[in-house]
Amino acid sequence: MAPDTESDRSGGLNFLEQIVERDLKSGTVSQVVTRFPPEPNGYPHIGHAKAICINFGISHDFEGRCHLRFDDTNPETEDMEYVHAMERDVRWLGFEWGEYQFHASDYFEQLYEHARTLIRAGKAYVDSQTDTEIRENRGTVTEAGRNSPFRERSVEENLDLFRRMREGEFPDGAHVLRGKIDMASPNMLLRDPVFYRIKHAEHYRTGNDWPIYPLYDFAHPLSDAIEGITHSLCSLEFEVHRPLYDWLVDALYNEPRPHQYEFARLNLDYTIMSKRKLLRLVQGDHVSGWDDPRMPTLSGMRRRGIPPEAIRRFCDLIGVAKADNRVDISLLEYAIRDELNHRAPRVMAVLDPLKVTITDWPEDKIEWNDASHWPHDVPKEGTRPVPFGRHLYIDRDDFALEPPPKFHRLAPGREVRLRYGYVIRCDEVITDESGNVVELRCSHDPETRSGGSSTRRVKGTIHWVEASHAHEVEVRLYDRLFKTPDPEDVPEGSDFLDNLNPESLVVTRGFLEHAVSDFTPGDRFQFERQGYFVVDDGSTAENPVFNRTVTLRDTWAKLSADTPVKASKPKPSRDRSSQVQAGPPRPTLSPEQEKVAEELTAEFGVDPNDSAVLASDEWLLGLFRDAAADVEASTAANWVLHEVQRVRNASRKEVVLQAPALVSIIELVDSGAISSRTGKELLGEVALSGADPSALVEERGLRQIDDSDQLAAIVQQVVSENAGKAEAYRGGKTGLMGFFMGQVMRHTGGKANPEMVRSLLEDALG
RNA sequence: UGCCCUAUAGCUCAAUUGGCAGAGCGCCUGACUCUGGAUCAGGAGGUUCCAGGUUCGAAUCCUGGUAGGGCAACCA
Repeated sequence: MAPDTESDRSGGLNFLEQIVERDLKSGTVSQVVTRFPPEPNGYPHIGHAKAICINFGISHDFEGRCHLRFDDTNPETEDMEYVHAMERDVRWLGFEWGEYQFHASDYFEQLYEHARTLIRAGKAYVDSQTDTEIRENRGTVTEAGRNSPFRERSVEENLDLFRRMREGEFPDGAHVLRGKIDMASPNMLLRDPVFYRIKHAEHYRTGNDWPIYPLYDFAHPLSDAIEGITHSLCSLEFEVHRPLYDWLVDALYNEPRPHQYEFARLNLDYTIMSKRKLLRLVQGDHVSGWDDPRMPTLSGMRRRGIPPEAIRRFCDLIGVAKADNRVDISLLEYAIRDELNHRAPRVMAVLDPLKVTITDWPEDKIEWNDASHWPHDVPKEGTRPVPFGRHLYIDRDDFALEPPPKFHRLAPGREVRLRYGYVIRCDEVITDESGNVVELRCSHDPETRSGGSSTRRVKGTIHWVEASHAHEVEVRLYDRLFKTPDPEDVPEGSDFLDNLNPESLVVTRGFLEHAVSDFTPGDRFQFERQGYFVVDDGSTAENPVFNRTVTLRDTWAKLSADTPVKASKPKPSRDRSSQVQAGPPRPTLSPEQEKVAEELTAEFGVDPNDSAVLASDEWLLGLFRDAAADVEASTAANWVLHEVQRVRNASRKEVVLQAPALVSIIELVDSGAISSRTGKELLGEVALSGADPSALVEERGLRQIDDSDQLAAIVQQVVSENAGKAEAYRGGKTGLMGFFMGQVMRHTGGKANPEMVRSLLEDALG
């Protein structure tokens, strides 16, 4: 990706980039290696584009590399056609993987060996239950599963069976290889997941070499490990797979090994992403193919005329987060227009022609005017000659027999400017028997020739083409494929196909100005006032075809009454009233714990809610009791409940904190020897290392600074370094106090006495 | 009803890891007057899901709750 797109990001790094940067800085990895792992069973779409941009983008930004790996472990759905589509579309998006193209099927032999290693370690076994038995014994989300009767087979028997599975001795479904993990795990995926199944099927790459195929949960983590992937970035639905990912890789590899991180997949308004549903659109002839310009596939978007740069920009704009989201389609359209604005030369075309005769212009006279291909804001040169003559076409929309208010285009007796031509007046309207307008007869003002010195101004300017020089062209006006923002959200019994927009394609024949004479597929133009158009792949010189990529931003449409109001977006209701609740914030306790809680309150005077939390956790309770023997009970409770809990939640490591160390920190803080901030930092460290706090304080010089002269000097320095902000503070922006506090704290490494700093700052800032 | 994840402007996301709540899109207003839709400038818009707590200071930490999403394929 072009490095300068980084500057488009409003903030700093997204959470994935932060993780990568952290690992690079800490030296955990020396070079970032990501991967984009599609299954070749469908055409890549805009949702893939997000994953592609993230994986290739991060590897590019951090000077690593990104592998293109086909996760082809299911022979029944995969095909070379899809591999080629993927390769072509990733390149089209602008990314290059060089020599790092792989297939999971390349690793079948290694994966097989890995499986044998697991068997030998007693971590996998051959299960001979039927698939229904396996399913039934897995249990439910609330009930534990049951161990397979084959779970305790000997290593030798497992090895033998597995070898014979590989030799093709058994029919499909006779056996599977499963990991031996935990049938009672609350995470269903850890209930002895299936690693290999027997499938006598021809694989598009390995042919009939293998009668057994690994499953995603086995093949994916190990493929990552084999390739030395450092950061395995995938979408949120794989979050629950991560423990299994870690279990497998830990069982077979040492650090540094790959780690999986998940981000939210893309949902786009008026679009579906499901590969199965896209396939139904194609097979049901609802669209012309995978590359139908209405499809969200990259091939469809390419044919629609959307430049890859716009898609990358869009992916940049939507960001990377962990919350499910649905992106407004107008953001994509914005990215497209923003890109096409400086790339598509302007020309004029009339899509719904209405004849105009300039009655005071000689029949044979053609006058040529220079017209710029670019508007003022695009710093490009280039003009083309535009002919003006007696016979013209304008768009039917630009004329109204009875103009509504604010209609500044042509109407009987009214004037309008023909862009790069003259101001004309509509003198006469010719209608047919049924009252349809078939021709306008107009006169022109010769003083108003384009580029001339006339200062006459009329309200409207419209596009037009001269009839005798115009090219007749076919124009396909594409609109969103679905009528509803979330087409997949359908009531029971109906189908996403019911939401198809019947007007998603309107084909017209129109006239294009003379200067465009070369119709090379992929060439893009802006038809002035109408939108961006691209020459279709199937276009020929005899029958030129244009696809509308996107309309121009349309504020007029909103003014016109008959435009349907955009469906309001369904949003999970955030009814605050339902969230108001009166109950105290306390955990539910067993009767014994309730008793303990009551005693705590009675004995130590601890807040009842706090007592409840202490009573619910034995370790916390013990720590509190021991600490409360030496320091004031309420203080001890606060430290245990807030700070110790924080450290415990944040750390995956065992907390080794003992009461004496905690007491020591509390006393240091209470006596004023260290700031409370330092105390908290110290606790975080001591809780994991078991070191002596007071020794650390002396060793590192962490004693609180409460020398007012010293602090005053620092305060003065900070204030003078930030004179502008000090001014703003005095001007009433008191929120800046936090900024100044933070600055002083930074200068002192968090050692300053905050109350003292605050009062000094208040003095200094007046 | 178990486990996991998420919640900041209408939408998508930031917030230097506890220190000024911001950006883009959308919306409104204005400018330009040969693109009425482009472009440019300005503006409005906040209970940071709720309640309580810790802290000099909380979007950020603690406790509880609410809402949304994911997970029970020999798919990926």
